[in-house]
Amino acid sequence: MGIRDEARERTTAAIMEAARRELAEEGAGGLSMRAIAREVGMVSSAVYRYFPTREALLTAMIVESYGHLAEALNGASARTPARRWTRLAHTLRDWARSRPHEFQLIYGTPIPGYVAPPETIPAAAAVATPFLQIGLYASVEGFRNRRLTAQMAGMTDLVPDLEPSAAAAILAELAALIGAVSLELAGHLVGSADPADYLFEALVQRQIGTLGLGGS
Amino acid sequence: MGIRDEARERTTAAIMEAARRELAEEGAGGLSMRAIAREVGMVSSAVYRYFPTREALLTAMIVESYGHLAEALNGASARTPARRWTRLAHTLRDWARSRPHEFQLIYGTPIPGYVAPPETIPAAAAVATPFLQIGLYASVEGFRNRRLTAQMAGMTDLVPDLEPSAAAAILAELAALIGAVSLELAGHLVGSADPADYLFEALVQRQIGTLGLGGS
DNA sequence: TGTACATCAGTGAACGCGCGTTCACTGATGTAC
DNA sequence: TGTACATCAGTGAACGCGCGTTCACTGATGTAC
Repeated sequence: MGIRDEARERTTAAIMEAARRELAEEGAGGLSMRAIAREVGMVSSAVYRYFPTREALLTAMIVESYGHLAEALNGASARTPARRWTRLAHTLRDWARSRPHEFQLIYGTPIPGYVAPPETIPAAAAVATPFLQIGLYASVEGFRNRRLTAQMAGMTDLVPDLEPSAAAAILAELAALIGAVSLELAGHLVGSADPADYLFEALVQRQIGTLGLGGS
Repeated sequence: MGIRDEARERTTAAIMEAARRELAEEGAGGLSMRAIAREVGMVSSAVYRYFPTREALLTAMIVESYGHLAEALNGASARTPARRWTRLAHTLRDWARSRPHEFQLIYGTPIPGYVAPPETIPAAAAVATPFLQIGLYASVEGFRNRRLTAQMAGMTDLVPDLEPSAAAAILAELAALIGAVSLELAGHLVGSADPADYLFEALVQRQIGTLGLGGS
């Protein structure tokens, strides 16, 4: 890799770092090519050598955020499925609390006018996969509607041998986690479950029961 | 009420209607006083006779959206607690699907730079209340952490005699519903549970079990 | 019932600002022979 | 190893645009006597 390619990688990284900082201050809708350029210390048109449009930059950031989260989740291991679920749930929450704007970028309000391109799909799947894997050890009641199980058929692409009802139950519980974290980040729990640690722990315990993952 | 007051009410309503349409196209961050004025057919500065700042307009819209949702929920009745929960859950989802931008306004990504004033708190509580009321008929395992139950003490302001563990469980399940609806609206379920009807129904059934609301 | 004054809604111009993207350009790095 | 040409990164000016908010103003509605 020549000098030029190295410089290109460094500058690309610098742009995305600046974009992440901007994101934290203005939100995804307010992400501005000019503000990013200013922060990197280059002229605004130079950014276009790296990302052809604002949309392309957004896509790169979304993929990167999914990647960061998936990486964090993949680092969460534990001996029993119940403990693994607990670890995953807390890793998700902790990651979201430490990078709230990246969480909102991927699980928050869709950005008006932005359509996520196909390349974001596997990135999103990489986040769901570690949760779905625990489905192999789940013993689930309900979630056996015929059409629902038909929809879940494709999940075996991510986790071979995964039971459709387990896949559906995991998906629902992942939605519950994301919902709880969203409410916490938005301050909706302030007059009630604040700090949210205890509610979150109780929720996770309930999930372990629902998923039939046995004791802690 | 004189002619002037009537005109004021009409114009205020027209502004908020235009704002709702703008919201649907540009999102909360892109809500623009000038665009709203254009749509109402008045000059941009005239809007300031009705809302002193953009923030004030946003607050009015948030309070209104909570109000719309609470109204819809209060119209959902059923004979048994289990059926009432089902009705509430589906009313929440249907409302969100028919007014996605109002849902995102209240439960989506916080608007950068906007701080919700105290007047939004009772409006938000009016949405939670019908769900919490079902807690009176719930029989909940778990959710008995001491500090969690202490946090739930204030919930009896909304629903007298509500058990803290039931309040906590309901809150967690409300978060689950909001999470599921958020994922659906954002298209996150497209490669998996799409349409989301079956997953949502199964989720609600699971909740009825978890909350000990008995059969359907 | 009539008049004088106060209040209010809406106008139009202006303030200072930021935005995404394009384009012709310069100078440095890379490549083929 | 040296030279000629191609590729690339970054510049600076410009395009056409939209924004929130303020201000002095006009004309209509409301109020007190």
